[in-house]
Amino acid sequence: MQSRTPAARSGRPRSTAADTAILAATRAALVELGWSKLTLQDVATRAGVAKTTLYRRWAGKNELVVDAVAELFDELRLPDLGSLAADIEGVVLQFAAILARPEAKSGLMAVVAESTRDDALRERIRCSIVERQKRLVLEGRARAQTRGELPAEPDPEQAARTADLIFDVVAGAVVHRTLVSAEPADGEWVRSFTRVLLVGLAGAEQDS
Amino acid sequence: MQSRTPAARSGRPRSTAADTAILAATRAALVELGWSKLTLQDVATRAGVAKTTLYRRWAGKNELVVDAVAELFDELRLPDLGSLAADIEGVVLQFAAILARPEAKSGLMAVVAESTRDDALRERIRCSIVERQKRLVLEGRARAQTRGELPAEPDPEQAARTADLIFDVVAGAVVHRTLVSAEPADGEWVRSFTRVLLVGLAGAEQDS
Amino acid sequence: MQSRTPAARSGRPRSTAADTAILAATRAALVELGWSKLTLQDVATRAGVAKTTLYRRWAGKNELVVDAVAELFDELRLPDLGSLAADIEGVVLQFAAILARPEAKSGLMAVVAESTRDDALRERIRCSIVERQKRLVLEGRARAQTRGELPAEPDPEQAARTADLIFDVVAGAVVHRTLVSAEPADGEWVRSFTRVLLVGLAGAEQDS
Amino acid sequence: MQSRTPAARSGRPRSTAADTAILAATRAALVELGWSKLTLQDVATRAGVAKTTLYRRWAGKNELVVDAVAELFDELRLPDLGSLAADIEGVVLQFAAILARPEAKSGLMAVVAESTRDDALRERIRCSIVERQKRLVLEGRARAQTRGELPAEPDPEQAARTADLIFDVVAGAVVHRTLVSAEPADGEWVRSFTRVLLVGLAGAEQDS
DNA sequence: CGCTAATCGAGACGGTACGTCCGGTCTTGCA
DNA sequence: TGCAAGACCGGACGTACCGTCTCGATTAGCG
Repeated sequence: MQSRTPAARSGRPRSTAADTAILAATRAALVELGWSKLTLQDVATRAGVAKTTLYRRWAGKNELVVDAVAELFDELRLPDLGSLAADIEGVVLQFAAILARPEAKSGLMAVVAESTRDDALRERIRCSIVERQKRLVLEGRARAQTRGELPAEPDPEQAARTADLIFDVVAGAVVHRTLVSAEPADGEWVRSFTRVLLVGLAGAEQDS
Repeated sequence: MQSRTPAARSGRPRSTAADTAILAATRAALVELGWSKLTLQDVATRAGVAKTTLYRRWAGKNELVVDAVAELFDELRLPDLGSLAADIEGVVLQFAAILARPEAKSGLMAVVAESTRDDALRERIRCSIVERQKRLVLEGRARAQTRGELPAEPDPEQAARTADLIFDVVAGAVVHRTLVSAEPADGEWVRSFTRVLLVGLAGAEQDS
Repeated sequence: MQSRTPAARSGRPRSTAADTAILAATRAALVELGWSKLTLQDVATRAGVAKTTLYRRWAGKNELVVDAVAELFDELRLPDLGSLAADIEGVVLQFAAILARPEAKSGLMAVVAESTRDDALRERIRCSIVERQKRLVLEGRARAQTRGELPAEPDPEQAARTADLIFDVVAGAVVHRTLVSAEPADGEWVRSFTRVLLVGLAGAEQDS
Repeated sequence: MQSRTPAARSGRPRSTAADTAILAATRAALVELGWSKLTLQDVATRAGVAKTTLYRRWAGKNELVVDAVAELFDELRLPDLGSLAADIEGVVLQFAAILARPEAKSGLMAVVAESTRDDALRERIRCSIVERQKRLVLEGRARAQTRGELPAEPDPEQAARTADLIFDVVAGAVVHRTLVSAEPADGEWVRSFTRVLLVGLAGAEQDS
């Protein structure tokens, strides 16, 4: 993360166990207390670590929570369920399941809110969280093209725009359903949403 | 807002001008400082008001910001541009324009984040902000049905589910585009999005 | 202390009881913990006061301790025991008794040490502590001149120099005996010291 | 200092140059920063030494500063100026000159203050600093007796008491003049003080 | 038209978290 | 084994903000 030089220079090296413990403690604190009542001192105590160790590795609450929440999205996988619709439904359900967890709910929107005034933080969110998700969109399209469900996209720029649009629609809809409407993004909702999305994309494709 | 008793009991009544000044000051502070650095003392000073006056009317930072941001959405209107597609594009553009303003960006996501752990706050957001937007979806559908662009919906429960889905998709996509992807929801994007949405809804309708 | 204007302007006035409680708590903490382990948070807790209240009234540990210790010297009185020698012995014994108390021992030298690098602090010490003591020297000499034990001093500048010398010798000797040599400045020692001082002053007077 | 075994046991022996460098660095830091802002890390850096090396040789800040300041008093010598009065004036002037140096001012009172709650520290101060000074009093008296300026003291216990008194008066007066009154102990002041002291001692002697 | 009661500006108050700094201890690898 | 480097735990620092409180000074409307 912070030092790409594998040749650790001198002095006592940083404890790698501490990183793991700190991020886990951060998620536990998010579950119990939520973002606004989360204290760095409390995280440090839960992790069995001094507050200074925290500040040595992260610039502040925001950066720490981004990394802690980002790990939640590591388990996202593109399932191979035989058809594009089923694959999408599967991945959207996984995404919804993660968002339903309180550590994600509490932390994610808060750091997004902070990122509106902090470009470095937004970049960190993009790298740690967003890109990890967007990759699934690209993989899913490639697999669908292999299967012959989608035609090859001749214009790469147009392809990127479409991928961005899909991503904003999918992520945005699930987030809004979960956090703002506070309704569960369950199987039924995901099926309805996926059908609208796929039909819309197919139709919009041939129109243009 | 808080006292429905029009029969003001006795003593000096509350200054109505103060409310206006406070909400305006809150928005100004949001623009300059953002959510996390906004101080109630600072808002009070900008509004030329004592801090106590603030606490006499709002329970805290969250409630104050909800009301301040809610006023931004008062100007949302469903335009009559002749077709369903044009109407939707128009209203989505308006919504995107509001979200692009820094006072909305800074404040909205923050209170949504807080609302994940505060049911009263979520209810306040729903009443003050969300319902105000969802009404446009219903109005738009009614007008389209009048025009004959959409068939009358026989099942009212199914109609409500569809309206909720539309609302989550529209609001979620615009918010995600604006705040997470940090790209402008401009005319081109809105046209692409609207086409996908309308085609998808139409197609999904027939299938079911 | 800080505002001589009796016309308290506006806002809630400062609690006068707090000052008393804080200074007493400071002395108690000095007794138990000594200067270097004394914590402002601990003082605040003992006084039943918030830490912020402390910082609102004193700039830091040094200033607080100066005021707390200064009150100890309020009880110094010039006794009227009939002769210059007896009066001096009496006041030196009082001074030694105060210095023997742990709250004075711990605090006094520490703030003097700090004052070597902080002119404002030195001035505060001079006003609050030193001048209060030096006044006794002047009173004692005036009384002795009234009694006819000492001749009237014709040169006022020379008189001031002598008073300063007396003060440095008396205070310095008692402090050094108590804190550095760590021996009690008891009656015997005080008698020996006083005799040397008075004989020396009388003799030096004639010589010049 | 702490390891008296001259037969260095095994492994790398301790660098003797380091001690010198550390004590010099401590004095330099005292001059620049004063006691309270002096940092062991800063001393180590100035001395080109690791912090661990420091802690291997001294128990803490207090002990280090005592040793650093003690070296300043090594240069005190009893001059032979022909008469008791001149000798005393000379040694008092030397003492005053050392106390006027900022590294002494800053450090000395601070460790004395600490010593009020730390017996081991007081003992260290007595051995390293006080005894070194008190020896001069004894030497001076012996020389004066050789010269015939002072009678031989028959009672050794009384002699010790008198020496202690002299020492407390001299050291105390100079310290108080320099640190508390913050006035220079210059030639004129020293002459006045010495005259009072000698006359007093002579007079008190014959009285008893 | 003066009483009465709630409001207002001001600012001190008890708390709590912040981010920084330092004291001492420990764990590395090199000499 | 000593040593430089530096990470580690613990704890105090001084600051800032929150939400409450206590002042004296205004204001309405009711009597």
